[in-house]
Amino acid sequence: MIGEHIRALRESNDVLLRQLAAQLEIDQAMLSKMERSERSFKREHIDVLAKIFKQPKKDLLTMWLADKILKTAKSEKFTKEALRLAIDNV
Amino acid sequence: MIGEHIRALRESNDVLLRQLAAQLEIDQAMLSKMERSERSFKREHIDVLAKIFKQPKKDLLTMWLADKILKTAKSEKFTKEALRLAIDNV
DNA sequence: TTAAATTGTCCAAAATTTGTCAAGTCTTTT
DNA sequence: AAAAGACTTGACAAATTTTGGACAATTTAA
Repeated sequence: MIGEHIRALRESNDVLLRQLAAQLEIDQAMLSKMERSERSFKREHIDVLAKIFKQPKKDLLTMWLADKILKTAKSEKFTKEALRLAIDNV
Repeated sequence: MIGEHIRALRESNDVLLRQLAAQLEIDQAMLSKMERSERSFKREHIDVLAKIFKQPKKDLLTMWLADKILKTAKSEKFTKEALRLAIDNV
């Protein structure tokens, strides 16, 4: 989710994987995986990305967190119910 | 959340920490912490607890998962937004 | 006082996450 | 056809985090 979004931003700005990876100070193989949701972005990456692509930090952060949440929740049954219950208890 | 619930069940059934801990095969100090949400129940504990207290497994499991979710989400900003977004992407 | 529960701390084991690399595909150039 | 550029893949080691459990010392309440 955040991955696809970053990829879209990167491509529409004609930035190469290798270039963005350099800005994030990570290996390009890693970024490739991150964009395809095989690995996760770090919290700090989000700030950098928001700056680079001039996106509202809130949006990226929300997506990033939603991914994180789904990762922990999705392996279990009753995910939706649990998410709803979680919202009620924030 | 699941902790308080288990505690309520335990007390209303007049079961001692030490007794329930024995049934779960864990240290009583650990169960004490679990009921106060200082530690987490294991997934397997939920099945045992549902049996012991004759509760629908689904309810306990949902609470347990909601706790797990909140644990990963609650440290960040925009938790609610992220939870909503997560629901939309299940 | 005794029983019940809580607290604090430490440790080991397990699980997750990270990084790196070499090799692989695919597409475009020359 | 060969080369070059962009990206992907898988495997593996290293690092970090999370977790669980033990136990002693306290606190709380009957």
